[in-house]
Amino acid sequence: MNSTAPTTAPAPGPELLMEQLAHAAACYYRSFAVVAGGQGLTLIQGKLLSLLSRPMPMRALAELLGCDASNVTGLVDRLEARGLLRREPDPADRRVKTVLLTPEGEVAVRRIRAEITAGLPGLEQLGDAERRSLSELLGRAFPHGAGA
Amino acid sequence: MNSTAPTTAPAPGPELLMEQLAHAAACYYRSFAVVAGGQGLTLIQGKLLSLLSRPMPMRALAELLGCDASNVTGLVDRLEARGLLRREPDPADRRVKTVLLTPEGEVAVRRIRAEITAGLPGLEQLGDAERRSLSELLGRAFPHGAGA
DNA sequence: CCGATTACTTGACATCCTCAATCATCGAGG
DNA sequence: CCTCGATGATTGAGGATGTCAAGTAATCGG
Repeated sequence: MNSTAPTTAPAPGPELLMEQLAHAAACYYRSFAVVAGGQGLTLIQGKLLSLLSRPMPMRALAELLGCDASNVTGLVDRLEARGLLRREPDPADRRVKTVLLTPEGEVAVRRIRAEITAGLPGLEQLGDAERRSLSELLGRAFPHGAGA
Repeated sequence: MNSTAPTTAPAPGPELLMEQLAHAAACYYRSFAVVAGGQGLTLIQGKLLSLLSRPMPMRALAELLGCDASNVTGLVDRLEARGLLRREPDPADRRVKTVLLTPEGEVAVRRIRAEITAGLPGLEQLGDAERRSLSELLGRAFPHGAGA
């Protein structure tokens, strides 16, 4: 708040930042789990569905989820049994099965997105400049394709 | 980068922010899982251990982890079998069992913290002013005691 | 055509997680 | 003191998640 002194704040170390980041991540995933649970889905099922904004092969899902490919088989099995997504053979490579959302699945994803945004009111309280700043800092600290 | 126009950036909507936040959270938890896995621990086991900076009853752990109390029984069972923590009866209330880290457990927690910080290099690349800014924005968007 | 690699599946097995039920203990009211 | 309701922890059943090893099918490079 003091704009005259050169040291406006004690300068947070990486440890404190990590703790805040952990808190933010926990809030996000907790909200996600609650919202997904409201539709009879687990957190990981909701996450898988929300990755399918465009169709992709099982292998890509496994990498994005950071888990074994055999695990994705079971996840997709259960979601396919509920009619939220389906497998489609890839004509270019018959080993590959492309996974895509059904209309029901799209509805579920839209509902999840909407409810999560509503469940994290802190993000909406930020002003335009603050959102720009946060977006830019997050993009810098977690560049796409890094650590993932 | 253009400081003359009033609209310096397109102003990121809450949806984009959410996506970036999801990415940041995923990076954090992926790093956490990798680091914990390096010590033969699962993500949730590492999380439980890192909550024990001071001893607390099983019930408190269940609430912090956001899971059923019966689940904590199993988690603590396995970690106790490895000698990373132990149960201690509470003399004031004999229903309560206080959980605390063993020296080995403290070593494990310190190692996890150190490796996670090292595994998220993006945070260290930020300058002092940027860290202050990020810390303040995160603190505003995810106030303590909210959503958790 | 052959061998190596890749995509997906299967089966075995450990862990995570919730629910319902149980036991022991605490606290308040008779 | 003694019962009654509430609370902390555990147990057992059952489903979901996750890894690993093995197997099948298809692609790719020689």
